[in-house]
Amino acid sequence: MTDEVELCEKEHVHDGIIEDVKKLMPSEEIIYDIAELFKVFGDSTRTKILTALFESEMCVCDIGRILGMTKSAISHQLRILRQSKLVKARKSGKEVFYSLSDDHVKTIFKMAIDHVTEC
Amino acid sequence: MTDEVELCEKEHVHDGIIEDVKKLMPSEEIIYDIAELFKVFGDSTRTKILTALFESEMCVCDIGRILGMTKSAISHQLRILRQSKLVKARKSGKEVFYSLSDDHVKTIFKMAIDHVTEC
DNA sequence: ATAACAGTTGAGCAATCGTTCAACTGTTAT
DNA sequence: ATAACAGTTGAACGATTGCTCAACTGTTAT
Repeated sequence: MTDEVELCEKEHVHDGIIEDVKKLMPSEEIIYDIAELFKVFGDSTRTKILTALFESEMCVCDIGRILGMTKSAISHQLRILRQSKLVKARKSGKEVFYSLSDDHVKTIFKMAIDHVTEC
Repeated sequence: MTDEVELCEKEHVHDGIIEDVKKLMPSEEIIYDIAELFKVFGDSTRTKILTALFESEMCVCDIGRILGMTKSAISHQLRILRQSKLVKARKSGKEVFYSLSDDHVKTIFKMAIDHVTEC
């Protein structure tokens, strides 16, 4: 009697493949980081903010007006984007201007746009 | 008295930029689709399944053994990946073999790996 | 026929998530 | 000093999410 209650029963044909695939897969840590990055992208408010910042740096107010949302809601999402190092902030008087940290993100989004428009 | 309770107050300096950015941003629909795609990528179980399928087609059982998870949990996630057209299924006897629908996904993931490993 | 196994499915639960609300800080203008 | 505004923050909420569990379908082997 094994302890794998619902897992696959004993060895069968594909045992070799399983070991091979395990070796070829990225490390647990990298996979976690990738998922974490995509999780940040996986909300339409945040994707809107990012695609807006593709064009120009902007203050919280401006972003709020473009998306038709409150400053509070935008600020909460900007905090997540800042923590993920995707955007950076620049203070100027009362206003805080946000912009993309690097252009890497643009490339990933271009690929995603290609994907969703092709299908 | 306006109806924008918490939004930005009246017109200020950046009015031109706001209109410009609005025009340049992708359509509401495309942004929604992108976020939806990233939402699917944004879970480490699903990213594990996808990176596993990068190497070889596999049955539900095999994937379960690689990830150390139940067939039920894997099957639920495979349903989401199937609905998003990211994987396809091939039935052979009792087993169902899953594989990537297209190699587009691989490219997006390569970019993401670059991003998370560079920072 | 019946047992064994691969896989799917729906309900249920705990955890996480996004927004709202209200209170707050800090800067500018009067 | 004080009012006005930009922005941040934490608690609270409703909604969504991922997994478990148990019951189910379909295929293969005895």
